[in-house]
Amino acid sequence: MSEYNHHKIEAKWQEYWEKNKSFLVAEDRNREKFYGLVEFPYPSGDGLHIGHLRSYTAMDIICRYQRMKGKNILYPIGFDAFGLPAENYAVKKNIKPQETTAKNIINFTRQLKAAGFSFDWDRSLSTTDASYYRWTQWIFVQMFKQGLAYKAKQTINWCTSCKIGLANEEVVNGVCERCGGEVIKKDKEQWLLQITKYADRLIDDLDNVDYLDRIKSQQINWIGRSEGAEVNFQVAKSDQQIKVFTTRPDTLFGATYLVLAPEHRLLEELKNNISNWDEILKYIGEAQKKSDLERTELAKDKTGVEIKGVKAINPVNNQEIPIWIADYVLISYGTGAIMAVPAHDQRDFEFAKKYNIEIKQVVAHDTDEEVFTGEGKAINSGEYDGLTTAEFKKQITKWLTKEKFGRAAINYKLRDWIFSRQRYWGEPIPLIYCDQCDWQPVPEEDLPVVLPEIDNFLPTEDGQSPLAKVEDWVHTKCPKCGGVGMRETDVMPNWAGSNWYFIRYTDNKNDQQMVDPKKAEYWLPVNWYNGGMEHTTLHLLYSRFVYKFLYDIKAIPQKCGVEPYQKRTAHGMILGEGGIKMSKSKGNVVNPDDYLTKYGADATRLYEMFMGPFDQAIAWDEKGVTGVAKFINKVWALQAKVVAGAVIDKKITTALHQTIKKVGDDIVNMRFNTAVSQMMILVNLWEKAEEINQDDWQKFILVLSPFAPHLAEELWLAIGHQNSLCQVPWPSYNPKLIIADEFELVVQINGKVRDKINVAINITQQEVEDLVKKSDKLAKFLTDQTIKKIIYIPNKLVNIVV
RNA sequence: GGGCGAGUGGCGGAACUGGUAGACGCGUUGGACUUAAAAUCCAAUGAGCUAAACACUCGUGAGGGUUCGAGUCCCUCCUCGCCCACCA
Repeated sequence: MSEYNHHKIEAKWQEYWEKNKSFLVAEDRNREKFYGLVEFPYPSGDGLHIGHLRSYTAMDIICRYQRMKGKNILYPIGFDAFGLPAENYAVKKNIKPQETTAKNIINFTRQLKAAGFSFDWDRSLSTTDASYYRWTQWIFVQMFKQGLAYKAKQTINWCTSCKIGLANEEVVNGVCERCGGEVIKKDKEQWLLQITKYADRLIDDLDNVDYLDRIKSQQINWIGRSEGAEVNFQVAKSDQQIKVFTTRPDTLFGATYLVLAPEHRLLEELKNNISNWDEILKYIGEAQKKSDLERTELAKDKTGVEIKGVKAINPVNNQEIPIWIADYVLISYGTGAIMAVPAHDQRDFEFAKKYNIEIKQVVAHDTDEEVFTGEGKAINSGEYDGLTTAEFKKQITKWLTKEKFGRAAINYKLRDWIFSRQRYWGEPIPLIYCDQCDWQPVPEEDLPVVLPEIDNFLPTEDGQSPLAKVEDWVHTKCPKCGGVGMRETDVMPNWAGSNWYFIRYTDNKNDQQMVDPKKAEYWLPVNWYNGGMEHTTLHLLYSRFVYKFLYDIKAIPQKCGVEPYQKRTAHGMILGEGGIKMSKSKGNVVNPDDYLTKYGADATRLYEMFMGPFDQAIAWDEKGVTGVAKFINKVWALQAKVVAGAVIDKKITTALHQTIKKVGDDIVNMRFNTAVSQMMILVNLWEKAEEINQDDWQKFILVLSPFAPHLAEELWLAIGHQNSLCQVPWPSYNPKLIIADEFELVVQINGKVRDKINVAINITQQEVEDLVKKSDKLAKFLTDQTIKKIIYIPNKLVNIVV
């Protein structure tokens, strides 16, 4: 037997699968479908990341397994190619993003094929193809028509380096998630999508899907639903009111001042009544200049200014209380104003202490602490004294509503989604502005609005999209009145294309509609979606929202259900050698090509599965790859021992059937590392055997095939099969054969292991006791002792208490 | 500060609903083959005590508890990782 040559054999089977379209799939109503999905890559110039390979291998194994279990498998791949990195790269190298993207997709495709994934390549797509983004634009138009897309002047996060507005989700620690640039607050007209309208459903529907708990809780926390009340405080000697949101309306009697965010609109209206307007103006200016980073850095020392000449009236006791302005109150949450209860809120307490504002206890508590944020019986609250927090909340909310001083209210941390970017490399927003008719959607038959190819795609200093300079593109007709129309020049964010790509895979060539409902009905929802934790509050949440919208307008058949993904799992990150994050600057980036070439796809796949628990972060270790490469060579060499009708050793039969069961179970539970080790155990046993029975061998090849498909195909061919094993059924195991007929009985005395005896299975307790009494080893522990108790665990151990 | 998770040999990690801790792999050591090396094969490999083996003792972040029996369950504490964070 010649040595295993992965170069030759892997290339051969990759060619075979491609030529025979082994993984081409179509709807088949007679077969149960299985839709396995992985996050499609962003085709960067660096090529595929080793982490992509891990996630894709895992889902490839699951899909290959399900295929062998008889299911009709959809396992697609595509490219998420719009976005800033391509554009930044294009700017740097002065090459059109169209060109770099096309080049990168070719490179990614080559790499993905070299890894031996069972993708149906006929369903591939790129978000940058006009035939695809036509429907991304179509979805936007539907949202616009339903009133979910709206333009508004917003205080937004502005990246000073990328020169674009960012969603909250894209600001990390006060800096831009993409480039690390400084983020400041800026007023800007932006298109927004009303994701907040779906906030409750995005929380509630999580009950009906199978997501990892940490994914669910992260989404719930991100949406950040909190229930409470809105309270209106009358401004004394004015017809103005200040609305605040609070989760503790029961502490209303302890509200000793109000605080407005510096950006609060009411300030301007009260201007004439404010005696220290200059001071206020100065504070507003300072707050505006601060970046998010500075604001949070200064979190410990709160600042503020009292608004002189204006007071608010606390509706529960008609007391006049001071109004302050402070940047610890955020304009973007709730109403942008709070009632401060320093006795029962940490932040209000710090502020009140610093500025000597009255602190009034209204919740009884035993602790010595000056601030008590827990629940308890009400005090100093007039007729409400003695009520529990929960009961007080109920009654006061009722009273507020009756007296028109407020109402029950729910607030979310989630904000509407800023959906425009002042850049070039994205889907043009398909809207036209007309002086007469305001904003009008581009008629559906005119979609797509093709992104014009231009030479100067640099972002502009004034924050306008580079498209604004393409005059013959901007100037158009109003679709409603036929008059002068101007195209929207902002483009969509990079999330737009990934919102719905999994829908398009089910019908990627349709030029009549987004998707054929019949096809969608067969394939959707996705059975299993694996991806990264970093997308939990971005892509995963966004795409659930967009899917729900499409469901509501019946673009998705009702039969598909309200959730796009039945199951969501997440892989752990692969770290560089030594356990630090891979990065170019540290020079510890692992290039998949090196491993695919040196060790082969099967070895790389096996290693990535064997290296550790799939859901945990783990450091790359080249030495580990040599271990699985040895395993492959061992398996290859074992062929020489295969004999048809060879005598089967009972121990090996047991191990084989255990392997069939364990590998199958482990695949479904994503416990790939133990699946690989179980196969190694079987192979180690065979190494010691004289001969291997061919039927057994055949079963093993099938079990191995999802992990190391090239090797398995070649072995399959070698024992005389003509066709690929991709569609061959997964072998079944015999539950009776899994149990060995002998076992090692562990004898414990007072819980300590004192002896191990080989005995036949299903031995009775009486027989065990007799055996124990006869044992010489145990004699010294048992003589002169009275046996108090004997605990026997069948087929495992016996514990004698003396 | 809040949420989630994790601490097991030299290393990555196994251990089902409490039942032999350290599977499998890496590394290391010794041996075989070789002129030599690589590759391959064989053996050993938690610590202590032993010349060695048997035996024994100790061992899953620390301390307590429940149990015949705890890596696993309960309480207290420590450390680390990730996500969020002035969210009213």
